[in-house]
Amino acid sequence: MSSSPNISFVLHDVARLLRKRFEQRSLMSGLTRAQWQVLACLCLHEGIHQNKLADLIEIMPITLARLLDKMEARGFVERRANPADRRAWLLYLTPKARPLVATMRGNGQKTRDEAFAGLSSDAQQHLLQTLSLIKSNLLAACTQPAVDPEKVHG
Amino acid sequence: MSSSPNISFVLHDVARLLRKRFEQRSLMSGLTRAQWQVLACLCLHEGIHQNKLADLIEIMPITLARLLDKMEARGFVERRANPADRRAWLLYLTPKARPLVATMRGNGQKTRDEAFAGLSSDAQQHLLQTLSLIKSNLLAACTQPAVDPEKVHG
DNA sequence: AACTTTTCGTGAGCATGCTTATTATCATCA
DNA sequence: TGATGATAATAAGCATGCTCACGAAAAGTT
Repeated sequence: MSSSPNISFVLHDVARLLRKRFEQRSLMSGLTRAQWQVLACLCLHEGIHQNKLADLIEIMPITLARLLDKMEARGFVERRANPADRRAWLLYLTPKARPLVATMRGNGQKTRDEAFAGLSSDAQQHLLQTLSLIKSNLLAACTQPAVDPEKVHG
Repeated sequence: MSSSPNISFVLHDVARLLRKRFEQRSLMSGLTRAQWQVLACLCLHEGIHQNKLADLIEIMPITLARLLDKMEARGFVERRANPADRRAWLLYLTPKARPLVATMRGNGQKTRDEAFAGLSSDAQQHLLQTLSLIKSNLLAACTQPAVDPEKVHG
């Protein structure tokens, strides 16, 4: 919030603006930011299962399923049947998607260049380390109960 | 993405985890993170108009309108008619909401304490400054066209 | 006074994330 | 073999953000 800057809110704002700017750049590609993340990861792990991919990009499998529905409809990915396990799909990029990878990587780089203008390479490295620490803290915290004992009354 | 850490993605993850952890803590309050942000800001600016409040917390007026719909239904805020301008509402906290302010501030503090464990006060201050710079960069960038002329092809 | 523009709030609809619950299939163990 | 439990994917539904579009009211202009 502008009136009382607070790391959490600023962090949230920055994440929102990064997403917004990236999507401004990527309008023409037909891919959203989340879809691009899927594509980028899939590109390195073709033939992967949905649950494994969801785990890699740290979203819920159902969230990935919805993304893949759209990406499949638009012809960017393929769900191939797996004869060895009829529950699971094997995920592949389509030929149409491959040339997009470089374009989207460029969009990401341009967005980061804009965002991190005025930050030295060292400062960026430092920021990455700081954020990674915070992320670890939060991943650990989220697995623990968050309830004030005094407030439990059920 | 885990496989290639990148400030943007980590930032996005941290924002997501902060929200998640805060909401774990605030389940019992009946308020979500976004609603709490509205309440916190409204608390300092009672009698404000929706558009002004949306501007302060930097979301779109329509996004705020949806939040206020829920908060009004749950009895946390009041939209009072404005005799001087029949288009605009005047926003007020209800008595029910006031005691929540301290509780939620505490939840925010606890979440930040968990998130920023191991970061000195100086490091936190530094992080806030860095994030604020990035936010300014992005706010400026978002107002400018993001299209590569070479890539426009109808 | 009448017309135009701006402003305030909101409707519709999309994207992304979540939790919870369900179905189909596979794996395991009695 | 047959029940039991784990796993893969999805369905349903909520929360929060957006864009685009619209109607009502105010403000400015002629």
